[in-house]
Amino acid sequence: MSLEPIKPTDSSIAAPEFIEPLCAIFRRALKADRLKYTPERAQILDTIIAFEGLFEADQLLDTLKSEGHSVSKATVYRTLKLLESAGIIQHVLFDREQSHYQLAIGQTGNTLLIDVNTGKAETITIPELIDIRNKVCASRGLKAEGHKLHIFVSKA
Amino acid sequence: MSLEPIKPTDSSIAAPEFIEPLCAIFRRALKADRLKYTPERAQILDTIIAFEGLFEADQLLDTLKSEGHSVSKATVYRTLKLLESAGIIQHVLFDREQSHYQLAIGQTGNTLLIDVNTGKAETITIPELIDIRNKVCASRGLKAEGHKLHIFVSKA
DNA sequence: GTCGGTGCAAATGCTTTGCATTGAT
DNA sequence: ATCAATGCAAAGCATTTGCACCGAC
Repeated sequence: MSLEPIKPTDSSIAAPEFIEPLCAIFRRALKADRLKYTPERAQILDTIIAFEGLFEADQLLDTLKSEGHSVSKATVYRTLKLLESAGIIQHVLFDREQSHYQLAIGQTGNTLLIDVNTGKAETITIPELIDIRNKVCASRGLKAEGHKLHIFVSKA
Repeated sequence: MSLEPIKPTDSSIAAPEFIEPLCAIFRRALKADRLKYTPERAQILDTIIAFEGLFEADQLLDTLKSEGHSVSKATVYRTLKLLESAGIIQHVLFDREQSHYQLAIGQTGNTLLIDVNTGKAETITIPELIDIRNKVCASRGLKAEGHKLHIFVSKA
């Protein structure tokens, strides 16, 4: 089980930052902390990328196992933390049961559209929101430090 | 330790629904399920009412104990569930650590202002939000089923 | 040979549950 | 008598951690 090399981005095409391969971002973040891009971490990230929308830790573990990768629960959780602090995934808390995660890269907004039937989520930006939020806070003598909007949706 | 009677609302004053004593609402909800308004449940509700903003289960338990009430952890959790299904308190999930709760009665909005320093929260309504939410969803062929907005604030 | 990474099993911490006992109607 | 409530301790469950071993530089 060898370490997969970084696929170099084709620099003759002006590649926007947000389509930089996630593994490259991860490698950079790891290197900055003198940590290693191991096969387990690569597999975990690959599996996450293949998910659409939300996923849970044990779902991730199951998928890894069913693909024949042997990764331990401990490593999954440890890697999720690394990915989170690298800004590659984010926690999404919308029920009390369990932590959910999703890719965070390339998603500028902090509004989540969560499909109540499928559990899939999409991150969007609602520009007006910042304004509204700031006005609401200002009128109460408060300063907005951040916000999170979750909209629960179904197919119309 | 005897059962505290309902304090009757002064019916000569037109009391708006939302200031109906919470214990009366609780009693009604319990009675509807043939459950009992016990001293423990009364104490738990009273203690919750005395809190401002968010609280955690073990905080509630500590407060009860320090006031000399002997209530078990199990009863606290069981009562929190009852209060939640009676619509008197609501779960507020804003970090992964623990469940937070707060009074839900009289709070029509589903926007939470959470003070990042004190952890206290206030529920407010932002009327425009529903409109914005619906427009965003409609433009994607989705139907909004509900939403939750958390704004993290500090004193300006 | 020093560090970090991994897997396993044990530990943690919040929450729930089984059970025997108690109290209300 | 019946039916629900309580306290306690044990169980559950997601997540974390301690430790021994392994591999890269």
